[in-house]
Amino acid sequence: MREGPDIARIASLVGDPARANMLTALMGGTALTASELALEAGVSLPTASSHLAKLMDGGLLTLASQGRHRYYGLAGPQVAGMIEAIIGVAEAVGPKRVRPGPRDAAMRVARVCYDHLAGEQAVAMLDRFVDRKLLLREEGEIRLSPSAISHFAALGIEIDSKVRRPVCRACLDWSVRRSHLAGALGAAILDKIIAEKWARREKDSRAVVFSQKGRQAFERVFLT
Amino acid sequence: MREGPDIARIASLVGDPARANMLTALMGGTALTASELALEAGVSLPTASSHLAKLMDGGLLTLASQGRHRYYGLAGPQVAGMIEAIIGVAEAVGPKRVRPGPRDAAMRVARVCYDHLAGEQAVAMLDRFVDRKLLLREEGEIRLSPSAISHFAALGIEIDSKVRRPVCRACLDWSVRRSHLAGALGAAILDKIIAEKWARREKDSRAVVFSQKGRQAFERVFLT
DNA sequence: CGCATGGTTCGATCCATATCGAAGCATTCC
DNA sequence: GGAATGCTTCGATATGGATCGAACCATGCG
Repeated sequence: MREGPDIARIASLVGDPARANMLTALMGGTALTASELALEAGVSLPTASSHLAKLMDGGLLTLASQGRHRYYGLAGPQVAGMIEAIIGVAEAVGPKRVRPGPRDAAMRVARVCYDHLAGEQAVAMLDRFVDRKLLLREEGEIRLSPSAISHFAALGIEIDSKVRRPVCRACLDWSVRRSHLAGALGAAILDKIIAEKWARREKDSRAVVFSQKGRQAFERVFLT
Repeated sequence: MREGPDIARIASLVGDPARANMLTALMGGTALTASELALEAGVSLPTASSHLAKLMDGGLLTLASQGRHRYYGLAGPQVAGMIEAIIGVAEAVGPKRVRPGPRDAAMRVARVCYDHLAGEQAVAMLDRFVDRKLLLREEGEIRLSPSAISHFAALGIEIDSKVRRPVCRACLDWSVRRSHLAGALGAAILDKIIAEKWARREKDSRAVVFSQKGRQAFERVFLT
């Protein structure tokens, strides 16, 4: 018998198929309502409600009430990171898929990871930022260089360095085994990509597909 | 309903208290027998055996038979990483402990993480290696510099760069939120620390406590 | 105010699985 | 070979929890 943090409690919350589906859906980053999550998980509304109550009680979700709608979202980056880690093991351990389908290919190129961009595109972008000395890798974490604030401001991305959440965070990528950019800056960049309509979210998936022009614009702005 | 990797299956394996205790015990890095794990988990031998079969089936453990002993160990660094991530969330979400006890303090200073050293000591060591340009941080990963092989060889640590497992890996630390050194080199260094009797493993814990002399030796060799 | 919609609570059912005792294999030691 | 140790399998039990229908709140709209 050992004491310590109740890891079984947390893991068992993720360990039910219905709840796992809900959490996976929320990895898309947008908060969802109970009915949407019920549909996502393939269970009835009462069942979903009960699961959501458990997840809330376990501290894995946050709730934002807006009128008669109640939006559930992941409680934070740490929870998202844990789920990505579990996904990583499940991928590694699960049946080796012979050939990744088209959606999987799209997922590998670019996908949403909670609130920021992940996949090959995201990895390339982070590398480029470091090459251009906009970001500095330090002690396994990432920091803003002095020139970064004005640079990103010129692109319409205001970085509020006073924000409590770490501005940058190196988040391991489970398809490409390298880091991509999370944190407030990562989230802001994803926002811009969507706002500028450079890319759209694939329906019912975390995949992000760029349009022809969008890709060019993205590369011009972030990859040169 | 969504397809994809069976994350619920993996999480539910960790989600049982008995299995969670076993996995936590195995985070100590040494492979253990079924009876030892039964004791750790506080269940009978048949129950433990059943759990171990499930964990094996799920690909979370490896088994090494030696005579009539059968040693169970974590399947790999990825699994260890997942468990650390879950521990991290459980710590964050669980009851805020008012004051960390003495064992927790020791854990924060130095502990075993699967097969290498973690905690403040380990973080300091990695920083020092980078300062001395023995290791190079690149793309969120860590690589050996040319001078590293001879340097570590002089300390009695042979680095076989042909080994399939990544030589170095930046592994996030959940007490100190920074990287420490995992991988084959990290494992070799921990081996040396124990072999030289600079430190001993705390009984029934992942904590590693240095002796007076051991600490001095460690600092002389690795932190200067 | 009355109705519709989104969501939760309650109660009953039912299935999965954690548990242990006893028995069965396997390996080593004498 | 026989006894002892380490571990797994089998069988029976019991308990936790996932599930849904129906009834019950709450918010917004006309």
